Amino acid sequence: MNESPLRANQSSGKAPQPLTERQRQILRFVVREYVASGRPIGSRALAAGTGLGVSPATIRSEMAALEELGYLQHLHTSGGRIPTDQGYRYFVANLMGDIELPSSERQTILQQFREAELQLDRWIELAAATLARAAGNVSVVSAPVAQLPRLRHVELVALQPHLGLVIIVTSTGAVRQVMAHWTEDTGQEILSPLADSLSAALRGLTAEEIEAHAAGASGAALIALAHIVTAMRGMATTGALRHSGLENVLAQPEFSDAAEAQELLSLLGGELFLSAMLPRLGEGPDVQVFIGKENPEDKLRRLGIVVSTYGINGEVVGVLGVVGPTRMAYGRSISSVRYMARLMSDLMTDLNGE
Amino acid sequence: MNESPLRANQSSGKAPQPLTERQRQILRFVVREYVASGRPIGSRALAAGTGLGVSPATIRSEMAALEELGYLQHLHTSGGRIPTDQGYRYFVANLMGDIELPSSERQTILQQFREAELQLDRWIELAAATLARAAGNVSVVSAPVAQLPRLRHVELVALQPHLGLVIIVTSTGAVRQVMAHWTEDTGQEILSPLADSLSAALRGLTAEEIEAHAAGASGAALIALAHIVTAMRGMATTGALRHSGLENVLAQPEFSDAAEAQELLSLLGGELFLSAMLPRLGEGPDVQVFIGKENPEDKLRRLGIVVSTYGINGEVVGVLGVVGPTRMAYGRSISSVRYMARLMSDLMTDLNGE
DNA sequence: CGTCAGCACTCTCGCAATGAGAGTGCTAGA
DNA sequence: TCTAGCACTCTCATTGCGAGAGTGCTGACG
Repeated sequence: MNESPLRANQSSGKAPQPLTERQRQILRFVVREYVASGRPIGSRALAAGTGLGVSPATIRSEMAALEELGYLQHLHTSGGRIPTDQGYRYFVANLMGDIELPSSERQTILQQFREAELQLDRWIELAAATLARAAGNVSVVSAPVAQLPRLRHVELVALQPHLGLVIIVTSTGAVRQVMAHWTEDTGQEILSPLADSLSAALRGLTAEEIEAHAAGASGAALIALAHIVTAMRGMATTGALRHSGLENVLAQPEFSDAAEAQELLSLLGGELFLSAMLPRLGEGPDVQVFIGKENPEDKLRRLGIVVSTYGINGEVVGVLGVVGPTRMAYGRSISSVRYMARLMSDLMTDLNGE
Repeated sequence: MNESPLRANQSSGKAPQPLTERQRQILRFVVREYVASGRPIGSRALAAGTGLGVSPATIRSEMAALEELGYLQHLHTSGGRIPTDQGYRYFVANLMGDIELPSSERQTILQQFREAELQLDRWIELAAATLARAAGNVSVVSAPVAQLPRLRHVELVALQPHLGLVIIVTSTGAVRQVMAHWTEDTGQEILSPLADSLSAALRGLTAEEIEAHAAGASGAALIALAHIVTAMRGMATTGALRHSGLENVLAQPEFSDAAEAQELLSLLGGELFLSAMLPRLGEGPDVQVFIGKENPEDKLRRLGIVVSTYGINGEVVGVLGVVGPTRMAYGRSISSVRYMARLMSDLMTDLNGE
């Protein structure tokens, strides 16, 4: 009904003639039914299912028209029709309606986050698991990446005479610990005051600014500073991806072939996703959807991807989304991703004090 | 050649007559070849491959004998033979020889660990990835679980007026951070001395002993203590499992069926592994191998599992292993698991000061 | 002009039959 | 004890066939 802003790019250049209401109903039914069953839809099922009160023959001529316009396709001469990527796109943009995650589901999710211990790492994991369940697909959630993380606190802990732990806390509330080898025997009685003075001196500084400080330092302080700088640099670039819900998607016939499944797996492990998703960040205001061939990467051509971003006070710090076969429940996925993106943004913003 | 201590349990009660050298050669070849190719081995391939200088007919009678003894089996009348679970067991115990991971491989692994930042969590991840690659199977690595973790250090960091971070470091060098809501406005100038006094008072204590301290506390100290206790309890029970290398195994014909793959996936996500592996901890001195029906759980009946433990100064703190189809390269897996278990033990022991 | 019933056509899918190929068990001879 | 030969069995890939499903087209009807 309403033109939602979910469109990625207009694939066909010519402005097509608008579909009739009956064609829209047919297209909607085909998409819904095909997503649910995975089998092509024939004219008889349509006549029975849509309740249009017309015969299969009429439906057939309408379907032929929809095929001509590029919304449906024909795998075999006989065997019903399935949506094209363009058909899915039209469905998402015009036919799906604005779905909200049911409030019972929202309650369950909120409850889970409340019960989780308040640990940032756990949140990412929990978000991935929850999103996968809600959307019924594979979910991908990136850990928050601050473009310019600032140091909030440093702590130094002695483990052994020559071995210590450098713990840093940044402005986003992220904690990172690194082990450090001291060249000299360095106990807690030395480390504690050192940590205090470092915390006081470096509070609010970025990795670059801290590096400048390192020039005048020596001994354990120098070693600690070096670790702090590399750790903070790592936090700015390592957008570690967590994924979850593979089992949802392995059950789909699209991945019954082991080779397909394996490709998806290697895709999830690699950097391709990040590089495919990151450039689009911040463009659209809301959830973005990429269907099949709309994806820039060849390897993603058979997948549907629904992504959004989350941030702190409007600044983007991470991405989350779901991945599935092109034939996926876009409505469910979009509403799940949208809700989870908002929830993560709220949580991160709450956490971020300054 | 040598009776190695890898045996789990003697499945058949009767002491069988010892195999002749020729039978052993045949069995060894069948296992090796079947593991490599996945297809049953016929008498012709054996005559050509073993270099015994006897005709296929002779091989056939030997194979019939091996089948009678329970080491080989016959899926179809025609179509070669494959090892039984007992056949694999004999191979692992007597035919495999003592394989060491090639030193080039060991070097590569060591190099990777050196390059990794010194973070415990990364180690687990790295160990899983490395083990999967070296063994060519799915690897499973548990995070170290200290039966009785003792507190080494507490740190408190202010995030917002009413929100802070409780960071604890335990005797194993593990770091855990939890967010805490203060009932009153509590800044860093209050938290720092509190952390110092808590660290001094609680150093070396277990969760139970710390709980006793909580009785007399109030305000932020009480809240912090509660979080410390639950976090330490969590560390004693949460043996979070990391797995890696699914792609190695999905390529195997055993898992080309999506249902099989899905079952493995749910197995890896669940607690079944842990409960199946944990009771055996510390029994054997070295690597343990469970082949097919030797596994207690029905769901594991089609899998081969190679596990070992790692520890600190001999005390077991974690398990690691690989999982694959029954038809897996046991030699490679065993040597990989053994090496990784030693490496992890060394790393953890180095880390553990006291 | 839109709708619809009928009909021939096409394609998939499942099933049975067939034949080649591979491997075995058995027997008799060296 | 080993070996060669032979009949037998089973799998696997291919082929042919019929049922079923779905389409496109045509001509009739309001």
